[in-house]
Amino acid sequence: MDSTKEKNDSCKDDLLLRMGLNDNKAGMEGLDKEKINKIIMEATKGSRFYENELKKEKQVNQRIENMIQQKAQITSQQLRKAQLQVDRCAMELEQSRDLNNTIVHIDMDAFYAAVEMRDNPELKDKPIAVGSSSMLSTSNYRARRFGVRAAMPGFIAKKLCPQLTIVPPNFDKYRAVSREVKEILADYDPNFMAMSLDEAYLNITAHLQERQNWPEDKRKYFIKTGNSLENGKPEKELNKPSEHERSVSPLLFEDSPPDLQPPGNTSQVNNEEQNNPQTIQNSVVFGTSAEEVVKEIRFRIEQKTTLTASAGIAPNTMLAKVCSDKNKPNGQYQILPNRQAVMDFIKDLPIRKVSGIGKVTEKMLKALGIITCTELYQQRALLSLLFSETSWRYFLQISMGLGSTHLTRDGERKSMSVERTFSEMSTAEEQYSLCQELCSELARDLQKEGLKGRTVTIKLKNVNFEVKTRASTVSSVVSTAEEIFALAKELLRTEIDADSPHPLRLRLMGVRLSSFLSEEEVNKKENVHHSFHLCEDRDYETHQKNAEIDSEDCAELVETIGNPSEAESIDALSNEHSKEECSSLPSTSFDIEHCHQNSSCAVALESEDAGSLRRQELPQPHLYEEITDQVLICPVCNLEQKTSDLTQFNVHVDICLNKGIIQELKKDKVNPVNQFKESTRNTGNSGRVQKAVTKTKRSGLMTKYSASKKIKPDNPRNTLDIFFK
DNA sequence: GCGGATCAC
DNA sequence: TATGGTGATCCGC
Repeated sequence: MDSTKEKNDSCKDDLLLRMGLNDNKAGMEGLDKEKINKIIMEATKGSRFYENELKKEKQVNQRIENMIQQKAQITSQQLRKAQLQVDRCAMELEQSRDLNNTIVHIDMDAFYAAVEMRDNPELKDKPIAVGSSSMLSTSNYRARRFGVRAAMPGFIAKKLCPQLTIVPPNFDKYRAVSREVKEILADYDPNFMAMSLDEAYLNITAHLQERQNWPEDKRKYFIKTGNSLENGKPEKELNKPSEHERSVSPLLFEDSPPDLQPPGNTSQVNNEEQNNPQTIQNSVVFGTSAEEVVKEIRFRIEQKTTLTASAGIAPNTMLAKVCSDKNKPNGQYQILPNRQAVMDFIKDLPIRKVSGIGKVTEKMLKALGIITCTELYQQRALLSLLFSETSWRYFLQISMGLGSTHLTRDGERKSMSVERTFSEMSTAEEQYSLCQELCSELARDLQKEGLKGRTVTIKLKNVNFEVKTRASTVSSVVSTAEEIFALAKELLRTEIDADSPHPLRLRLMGVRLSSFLSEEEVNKKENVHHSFHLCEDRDYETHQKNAEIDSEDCAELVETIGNPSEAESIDALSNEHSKEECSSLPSTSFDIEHCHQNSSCAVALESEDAGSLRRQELPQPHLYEEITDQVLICPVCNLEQKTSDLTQFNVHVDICLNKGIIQELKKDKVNPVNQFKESTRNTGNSGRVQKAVTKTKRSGLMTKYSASKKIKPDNPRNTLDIFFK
């Protein structure tokens, strides 16, 4: 999209600014700035959204106030010292200044809107925007005159410009066009870095080198005539030779800067091709300079897609990005690779233009009297005392016109998420259900990339636009919808319970997975974990009928992987089944010897006899209703419990860990409580972990952790897995 | 590791 | 009637 940062500096109202107002060139059509502000204000005032914006603004003001206070306490002594330190740093930066790379930033003009206009001639002469009544992605230049901009809700845009046509986005189409553009870009830098569908950085240093020896032939491109361009200019116009070399794209940008030389224009052809008049008709040759290369790129993009792009050329990415904005749309700008040119360019550059300086940072720095890069440099010592190290170093680099000189290949992704906005949702049932849906979607996306992670985060936004995130990290990896939901559900439950009896009034919910592990790590993890299965499922009805069943019968070492002999052994793990609450059942305890971290042990609390019994006697929900009427019996421990949900009942499991094993776990940075919480997640197909784990008692060398789980009687897989590592 | 914030697109 | 979704990073706990 076009930069949303092209906001004016003389802002009276930050909120209006944030909503995308811009200087409005007084033209025949459109609205002036004042009118735009007024209309937006009328539409937004009093809304929950607006109230929240005010709240956030107050917080920022508070931050600024704190900063000013801090500033007041700085002594000249401190400042002098800081100055020395910062200047030493600046000197080092200066010495590392690298002007040897040629970085190009390419930015498609009003991309989505331009694609829609290209493909639908009816839209060509109208103000349009792509998006929906609730949010616009981009607008064309005609609509911008009315103050209609990206990130503005469509219904407000309509008030600004009633004639506005809002086109729903066609992302598949944009992706296809983007691919065409990227094919061209790859010719100049196979390692170019795409920032989005419509933006990319290229390092053309190597291409330039190579190009110096290229014959004209390799820099020659034939001009496609308008005949093949479905929605181009009228044919007669296109066929005029004088028009040939001009833009072949539809007239998207009537306010295109006049000084701009369209790619492949006559003068350029003359420069390069004076002795070859034949080529003037239908082909164009580009030179060997960076500027020519970028003209060639833009020319090829336009030829191929009928869309225009803007570009910036500079010795680093930070400058290139700013440059591409300079002659937008359909223009380019270069900062020559010498220090003076960079400094001249930087001198009066408003810091807000720099990628990374957003609305809040701008406001904070403005409070210190800093608006331009020069001022940013002048205040470097002060900034080093008021901001974090990373921040002031970043500021210093910007103020010196420095930036990345090489394009780092984007590394592996660090998180994946889904989130959705909806009309108010207040019932827990709906919320859980939506949460589950989001988890499924996320799991599907994760599977596409084969990712597994350890941290699940939920995001909630209430109807007042207040956002909350809650995260839970486990030591194993999760990836399936069920695994993610088990954790997300608990996080959601905690939030619902916290506000109970008031419902959460939500307008957005999201689920994210992070702390990804590489494939090898995942394998290691999955093989390594000690898995203690406590399978209360298959025998619970037996237990219920016969609480006297010998625990030895249902204790079974199911699985042992790895080599126990080379084990650094875990002293013991004792499992008791709710000794206190369920005194009717003898405690179950295991001593696992030689159980190495690299091995996997699974202990099943299971009766083989019960396995054969269970099918015939599966209790039906209605049975419980009859038997208990609001009171259910835990089938394992016989504990009576009240519940309103008669299709489910709780099973309690307590685990006692001795000091040795806890130390082992801590050594591996495993929090037993978290681990237990994770372990008790649902592994059955409809069971529910009812309660988070609580550390209940510390007695002697043992620490007891308890969990309980809701189990549906008809669930064939009601297992409770507890595993460490 | 968590949660709030900021930023880009 | 109505103000997005995804990913990254940083800071202060």
